[in-house]
Amino acid sequence: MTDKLMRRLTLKDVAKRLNVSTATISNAFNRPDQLSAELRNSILQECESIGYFGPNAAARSLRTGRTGIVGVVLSDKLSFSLSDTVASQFLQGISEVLDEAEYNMLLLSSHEDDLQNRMQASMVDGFIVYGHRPQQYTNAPWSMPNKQTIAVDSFITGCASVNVENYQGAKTIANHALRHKPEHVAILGLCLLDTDRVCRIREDELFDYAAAISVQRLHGYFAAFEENGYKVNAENIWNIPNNVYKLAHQAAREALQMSDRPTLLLCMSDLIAIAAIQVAQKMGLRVPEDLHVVGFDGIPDSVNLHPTLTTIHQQNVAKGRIAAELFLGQREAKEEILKTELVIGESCP
Amino acid sequence: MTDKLMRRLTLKDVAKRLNVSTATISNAFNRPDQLSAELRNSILQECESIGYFGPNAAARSLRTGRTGIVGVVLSDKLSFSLSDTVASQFLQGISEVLDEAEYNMLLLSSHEDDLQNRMQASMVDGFIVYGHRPQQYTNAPWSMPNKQTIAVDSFITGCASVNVENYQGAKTIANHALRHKPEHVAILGLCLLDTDRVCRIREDELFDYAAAISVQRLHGYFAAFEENGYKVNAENIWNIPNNVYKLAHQAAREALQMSDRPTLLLCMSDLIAIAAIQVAQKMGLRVPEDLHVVGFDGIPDSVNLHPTLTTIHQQNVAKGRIAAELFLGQREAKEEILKTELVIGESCP
DNA sequence: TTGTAGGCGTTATCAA
DNA sequence: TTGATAACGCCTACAA
Repeated sequence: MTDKLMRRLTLKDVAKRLNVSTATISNAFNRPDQLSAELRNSILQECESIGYFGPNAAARSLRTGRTGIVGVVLSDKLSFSLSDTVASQFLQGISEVLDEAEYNMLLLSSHEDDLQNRMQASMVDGFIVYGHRPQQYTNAPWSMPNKQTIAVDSFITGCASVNVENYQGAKTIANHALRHKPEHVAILGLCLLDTDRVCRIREDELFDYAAAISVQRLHGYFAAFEENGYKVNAENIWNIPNNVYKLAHQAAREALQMSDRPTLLLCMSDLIAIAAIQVAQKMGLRVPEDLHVVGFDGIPDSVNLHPTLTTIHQQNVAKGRIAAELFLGQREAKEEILKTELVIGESCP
Repeated sequence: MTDKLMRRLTLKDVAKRLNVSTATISNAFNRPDQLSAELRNSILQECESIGYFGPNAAARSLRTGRTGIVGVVLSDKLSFSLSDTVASQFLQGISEVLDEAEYNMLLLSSHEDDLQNRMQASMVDGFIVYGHRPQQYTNAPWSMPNKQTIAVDSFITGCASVNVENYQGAKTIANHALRHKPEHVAILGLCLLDTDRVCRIREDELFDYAAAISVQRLHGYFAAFEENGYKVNAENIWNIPNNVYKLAHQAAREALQMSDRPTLLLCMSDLIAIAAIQVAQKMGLRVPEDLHVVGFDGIPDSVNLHPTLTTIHQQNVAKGRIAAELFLGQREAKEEILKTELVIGESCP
């Protein structure tokens, strides 16, 4: 029965107890090849029995200069990020790779006030920054000296990055949707403005602010408009500040209550598209008969819907995996662009 | 322009550079009251300009014995936990409190093989263990020496805990549902067996294995059965190993395809209830006319459904907050039990 | 208010 | 294969 009240055992204590040097104990834990298997096993067994569970993490980290932790910086309040399927899949991808490499994941939110300090002070080997907002880019706390940083759904000068074909994807799906010759088109956009309100955007701020990926998608839509001879005014574009149902519902209601009711809704996320369909159905509109809706993301939840969703599928888990691999140096540092794929569902055949 | 290639500045370097002692620099960062505001500001400013961003985390942690990190141990693969609304809300609650206290959150999954080692080796001041499975309890890696541990949706000997009125909640909602005198009752249960398959359970394993909270809910249902003169066989009880749509759909399909089709489904989570309603509707059944469905959790997603869900609301965010407060010692250590509330929706009026 | 110095628990470089 | 020893960067008595 070990004394629980004693201060934690140190490697030195153990060495003394077992009559070997500290180096030997250390090697037993870290470098199996540096001593006989026999000795090693007996040491590990002894350690366990006397209640020494391995080297102190802080000390080891001070000595080696690495922590085995990567800070994942999410762009929203954690509540939003964590409840967002897309972000969850991304995190899953990261965690798959990190698990393998015995790395752990520290969650940070770029919504925090003193992010820069928090980042500097946090015990991590570096960061994976997930889709930060532009104004945050401007403040540029991202270039931490000596800390590996990977940008995801965004670009940071001097850092490797993973992005998705946002422009091409948006253009593809808009082209597909416009083949139905919709009478009126509206866009339910995500993070197009620096505000936390659901609102339309003004002509003069069309590509102004906006998270990088939203701007790219917007440009994609507009390219398709041009090719198809459409002209969409800013007043037919809504800004939804966060990817949550409540706000998406509001925007969808506003859009569908216009006198020139849209017959096509281009939604910048699947969640928004799902919300829009719900609103439409509640208003007695049939999808796709009365209204076409397309999304973006390809989240698995949408598989069970009726109507099923027409959307641009992106590889979220892969995005996470690649980000983690870049971080760990398992993959050559560069700017990765992931392909997207048009998935045709019932909401816009 | 600072030289990015130089090894990182240390507190000592800075002290030399500014012609003050290391203690002063340290105090400037950690103990504002130990020096004049004037001096402090000038020091901080200088530090920023020469590119010193504060004390090294590992060294500080070695010295002080604390890391400012709490390990959150999730019971499933991260992908499941992260995509689960209930877990996300819980994490949100935690992060709200931790943010305040300048603590960070390290994600661990109890699904990992060498969890015990990972936990020991990880740089955390302690753990919040979220609904671990019983067999894991048995292996009991939870009693880490000198590491504060809080149990959530479960109990760990000697640790403070946060739980929900699972028994009472389940009994309440079952009682409510049974007032409609359903002809046949089935239970779609969560984590009732130690398997990753969707399947029915056998009479002899009814309360056998099972995550603590599932057992409690099951007991609650059965108490209501007894009070209302119902008898429900094990073969009307399904095990769903993870709270995900795909598996829930499968179980719901199996249940609703029985010859004595259930007219009441008691679901151990809202997600399962939603899945069940989707399946029912796809089969042409009307809810609640042909089938009553009740859930458990009270997730916000369910607000937008048709029919709306009858469920037991539990305070997930609060659960996270309390767990974090217990962890931080902001709340007296004990076994907290959160109240639940019956929410009556259209799925079972 | 400021400076000095010892030690937190490891790991890595040697030499034995 | 093993053992001694010097960092790693910081915090905090304690002394000035």
